[in-house]
Amino acid sequence: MPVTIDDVARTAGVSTATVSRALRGLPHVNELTRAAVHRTALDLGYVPSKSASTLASGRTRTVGVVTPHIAKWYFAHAIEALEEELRAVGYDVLLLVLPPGPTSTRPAFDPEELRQRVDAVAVLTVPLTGSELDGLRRLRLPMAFVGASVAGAVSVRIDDVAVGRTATEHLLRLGHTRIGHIGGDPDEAVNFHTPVDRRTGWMSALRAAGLSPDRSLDVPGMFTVDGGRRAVRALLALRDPPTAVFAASDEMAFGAMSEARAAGVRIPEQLSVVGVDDHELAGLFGLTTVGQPVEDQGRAAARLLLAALDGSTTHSNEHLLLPVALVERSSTAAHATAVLPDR
Amino acid sequence: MPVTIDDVARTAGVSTATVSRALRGLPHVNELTRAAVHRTALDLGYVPSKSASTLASGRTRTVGVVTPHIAKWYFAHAIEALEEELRAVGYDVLLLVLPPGPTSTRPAFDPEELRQRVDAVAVLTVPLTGSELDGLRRLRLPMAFVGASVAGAVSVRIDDVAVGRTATEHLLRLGHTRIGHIGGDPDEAVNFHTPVDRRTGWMSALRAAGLSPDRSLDVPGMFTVDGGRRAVRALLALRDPPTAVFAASDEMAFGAMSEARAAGVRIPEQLSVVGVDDHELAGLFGLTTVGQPVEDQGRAAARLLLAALDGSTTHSNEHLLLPVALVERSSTAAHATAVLPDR
DNA sequence: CTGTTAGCGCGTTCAG
DNA sequence: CTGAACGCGCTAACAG
Repeated sequence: MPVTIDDVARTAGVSTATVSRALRGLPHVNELTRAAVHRTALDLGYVPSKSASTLASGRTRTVGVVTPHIAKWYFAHAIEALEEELRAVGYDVLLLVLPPGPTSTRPAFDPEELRQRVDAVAVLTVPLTGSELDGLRRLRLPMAFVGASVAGAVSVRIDDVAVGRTATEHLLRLGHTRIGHIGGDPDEAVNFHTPVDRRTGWMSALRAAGLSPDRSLDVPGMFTVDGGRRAVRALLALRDPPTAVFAASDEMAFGAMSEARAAGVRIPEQLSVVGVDDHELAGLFGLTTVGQPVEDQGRAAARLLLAALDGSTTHSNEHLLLPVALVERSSTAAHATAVLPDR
Repeated sequence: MPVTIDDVARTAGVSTATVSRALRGLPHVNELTRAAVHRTALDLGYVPSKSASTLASGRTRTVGVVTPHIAKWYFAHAIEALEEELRAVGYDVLLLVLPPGPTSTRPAFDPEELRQRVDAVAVLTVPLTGSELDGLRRLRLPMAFVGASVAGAVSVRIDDVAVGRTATEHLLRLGHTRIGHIGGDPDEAVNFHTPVDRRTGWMSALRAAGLSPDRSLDVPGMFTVDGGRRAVRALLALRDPPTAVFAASDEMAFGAMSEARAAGVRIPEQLSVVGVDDHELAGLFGLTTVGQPVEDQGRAAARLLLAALDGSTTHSNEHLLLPVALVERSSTAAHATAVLPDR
């Protein structure tokens, strides 16, 4: 039923090899016959069969994207950017959603599933086990990590330690000394550096300011709105509650702000809150946050993979670090009784 | 390099046909040889080549998902549910993002691209031109529309007229009589019924209450946060501004609430706001909204397609209408000077 | 219950 | 610059 390359060849009066070459823009084809082939292909409504060409060439023109979520802010935006960039050059995206959570509670991901199905893979911030990572490496395909970096593969991410430091220093500058931290799931897999790094940034900023981080001020928020609510509740219930909080994501920060207000705590007067992401709704919440360029990360990853696929890649070892920037809004203010530095 | 079906056949001492049958769970295979084949396949790490089996069988085990966005709330959640349901039974999802906006401003979508690449297609609420729709039909593939319904294909959606009516009646019950509407893009394509229907619901509720809709109270919000802000600004600038607003999406409602507050208008005392969706952040905003089950829509669409693919479908003409429900929160209140009905 | 044999539609040598 | 021919890895009859 569908139009095949033979149909085109026959009606154009050339061989299938010529049609193939002409349509794919390969050299060694007379421009006139190329034009003719193009015309008849168009007339006939010819669409090459992807499976046939994959089978024959070994190339799939598909990039696998391994992600723990589709609908969450970071992932949705990263995927959108990846998809756009890849489709622009004719690549399909094959989504592989790995249920999140401690790797022990989800079915193991078998990278072999990807063999013969993709030419390259992008791995979005996802907690992988060592053997999953090894399996991925064994595929010997171009790989790009987004939001994390792993030895032996290119990556594009932000400096998460700097993120934590930037947020915390902002709070310190405002005179806060009891600064809480709302982070990820402490039971999370080992390879999930993001929350760990942001927490490290928080601690190092405190230490640099001569403060010793109080363990009770460090609470998990699971990177969800609800986790943020619960976290701030725990923080406010402390004997000596914090006057400021650094939440490792905007969504947790939203939950924290909302719950704090519901508890009668005014923001920023009684509690300053800083998030991470610069989520599209951060402005509405008046949330001060450390913004990160998600789309840029997705696009950059796509380009790194495409470069590797083109073979035009010199060193397959790039680790792009994209800039982050504090976006000051109204959720942070000087600590009421603090002596402010002169800026 | 990769392990082929021949390798498995050879080392298991059977023919490729038997391997194929055994691995795919087809009948007419001795359970002992089936077990043996499974074992050696596992030992060898055999993964069937998807393109080869597609080429040979004509089935791709992939369903195309046509969507205008990936990252927006409705689409992200619908896609996530579709993906999960489909992957659970071994189907891949091929994303096709059609740039939104008036169909005149985007490159035409050629459904022929899908030929030979998918076994079925799900179309998420997207403004398609008539010829795009025809092209899709010409594929003669099972099709399911999500969030809209089209003759000749199954669909799963909500009753958008009822959505508009529900929201508006809630406001009317609270005694409001000047009720604004923040809708979609008036230049949107013809086939995009969602905003039209919600608006119709708004108008019909007003009419049923004996009110005649004021054209100046009907403003576009483009289904974006920013559109919602602009819309409410226009509404508040009116000589006789509304005391309540029905926004056709939560994101527009968020923008509207935020902008109204920034303009010194208290919510709900001076302005009641109702949205649509029950977005995960609606609770934080205290937004009263007409909730819709997005994931259920995605899952249902997946199941309808799978049923059609199984051939176990009786009538390919189902139009599922999923229920919506008003979620009352704190963004709506009785109109200050109104006489309330006794409920 | 199992094996044999054709293709599926294309890319890719290798000749010419 | 172009064509002939093979084979990618698998499924689907058809035999047996």
